[in-house]
Amino acid sequence: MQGLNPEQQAAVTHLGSPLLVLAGAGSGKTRVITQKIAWMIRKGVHSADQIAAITFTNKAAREMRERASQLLTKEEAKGLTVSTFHTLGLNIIKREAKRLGYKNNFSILDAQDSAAILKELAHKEDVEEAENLRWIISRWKNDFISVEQATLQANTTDEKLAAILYEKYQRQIKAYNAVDFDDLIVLPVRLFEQHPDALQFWQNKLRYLLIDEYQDTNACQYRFIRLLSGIRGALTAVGDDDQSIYAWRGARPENIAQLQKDYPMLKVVKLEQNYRSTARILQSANKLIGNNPHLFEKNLWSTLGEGDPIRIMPCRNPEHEAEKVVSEILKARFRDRAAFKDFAILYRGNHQSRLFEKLLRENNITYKISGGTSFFERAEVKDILAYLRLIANPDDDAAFLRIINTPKREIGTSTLEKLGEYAHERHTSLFNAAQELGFAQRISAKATQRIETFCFWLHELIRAADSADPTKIVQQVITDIGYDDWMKNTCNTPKQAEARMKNVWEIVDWVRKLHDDGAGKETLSDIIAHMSLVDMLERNSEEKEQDAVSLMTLHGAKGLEFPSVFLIGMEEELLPHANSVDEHSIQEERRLAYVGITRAQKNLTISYAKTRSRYGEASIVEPSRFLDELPPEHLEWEDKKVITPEQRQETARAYVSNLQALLGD
DNA sequence: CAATAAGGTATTTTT
DNA sequence: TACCTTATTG
Repeated sequence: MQGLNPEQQAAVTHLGSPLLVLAGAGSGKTRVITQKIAWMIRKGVHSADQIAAITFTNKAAREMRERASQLLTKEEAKGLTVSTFHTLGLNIIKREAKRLGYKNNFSILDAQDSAAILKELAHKEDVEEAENLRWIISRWKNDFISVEQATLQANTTDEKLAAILYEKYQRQIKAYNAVDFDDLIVLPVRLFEQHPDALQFWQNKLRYLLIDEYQDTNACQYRFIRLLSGIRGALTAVGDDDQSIYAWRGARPENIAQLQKDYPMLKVVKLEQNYRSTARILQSANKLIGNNPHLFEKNLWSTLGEGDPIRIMPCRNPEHEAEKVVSEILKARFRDRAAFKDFAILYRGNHQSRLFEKLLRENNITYKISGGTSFFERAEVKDILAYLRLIANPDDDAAFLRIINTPKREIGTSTLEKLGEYAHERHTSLFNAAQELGFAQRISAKATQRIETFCFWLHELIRAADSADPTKIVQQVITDIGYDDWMKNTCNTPKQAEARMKNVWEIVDWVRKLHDDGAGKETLSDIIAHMSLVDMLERNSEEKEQDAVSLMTLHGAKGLEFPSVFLIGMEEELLPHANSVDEHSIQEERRLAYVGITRAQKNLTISYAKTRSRYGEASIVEPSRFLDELPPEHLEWEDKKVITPEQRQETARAYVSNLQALLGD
């Protein structure tokens, strides 16, 4: 409890009714959550195994677990649940898989898998565009709308089509004995609603819930929380409506208001003291977000001093913008001996990073770029995981299709089409169908031979997986399929092949690590399930320590902070984005800008280009309307700044002496 | 089956 | 403009 301000203390010690903590940016929300966990355990209110802290990201979960365990002895922290919604959901489903109609070796389909399945199904229905249908279906699932309800309420042609596909999709993946990411929340809710004893079991086990980033919960997650916390409402929800930037993905910031309706006893605590930024940055952020309607008024303040004004950097074009930002970083490096890791370049869309990457490379500035394809989206990782998934769950047709001809086994599309037909007729999985005599009769002797070899091999592995160490199984898969050679043959450069194989061996390491961890991760199936939900951030911790400039989208920057932030591309059509200018969306765009501004601790530079080529055509663009919403007295326009000869000389002096010092090091 | 050409399409994406 | 996906062809 040391070092907590009065509001934080109130949040930590409040019990007896549900608590909503409105935690402004940089107000110490993680601190409140971890301290509250520790406090409850120390006071004997609940033991660690009765408390669950729920986050959205693995990263947040990791950080929270670390910080909570620092406050407690190992013994006290034993059994504490700190996990993402999805991991908690998985654990609940695992325990009750049978009742939900799944075998306990069920697979988890990632976003790409479900997209591929849906696309295939859409194709059969003679539908070309499956992408928006996927959105509709996912939104339904996030809203806990069943197939039946969706079918009834579908109005537009798109919705009616989506409802048909929704039904087919669910039937399909059920046949695969697979669930998708959305199901990891949907199924526990369904379980709780249909089986009171299951609900009671979990309510009894998890007596107190702490929810992080509460504004990002969707309707289904809200239902989940409400069921689990029960009428007791033993929960603390921590969130910030001003940082709700995922509405487009189904998040319901209005869940904050809903909490008050559902729990009249709700206690609300506001955290307004910011421990991150200087006053001018905060006042600017406050002014900007003040243009959004608010349920609860909030005014961030800090004692970190007034600080420097926010620099506004108008640029001729994007190239000019990148040059200026990079030269500013270099200048600060030499003049103030700043570390590269103190800088972040934030943008609205991923494509904006390209120019900056190029320039940073040219200037030998180390940088790290987050976003883009994650470890799990890499083809080589997906391949190996598909093999493992198939071994654990031979009904997983998605996995079967992915790897049946990777590496090439000379099993072509026509063979697979016939296999698909046959499996459909016999109502069985592809792998099962492949082994049936009836199928063998339909294809050539050569094809039969190839299929047989594959099935025989896989059977051996399935058998081995029963008893052998999972790590061994993975290694065997990789060597048996000759993945190394396949990589060498299919990659453009040997270097690329090497990099990919490195990823492959990381999977092995990781399986070993999860297996050694124990705790319900004994079987291959358990391990794979966890693997598809956990990220790989910790895999190269040395990379994390690197002194590198951070490049990321505004979405990716939430929760982070940097001494110096460059918010680039502050233009109409970009931020706010051209597709998000209606009454409602513009508010989320404003929150996005707010998130960007509040990442900065000391220095904030906002840049925009006056011309930008859009889709190949050069066009003049307008500065963002959000610039007009910032307090002019805290802004310093680069193009209007007058530098005196004395200042210039001073800068040069500092520059030279630091350069000498750097070279001397 | 692989290489090539043409075409279509460009926000954000915690799991 | 630059990318990725799809269709075609040998």
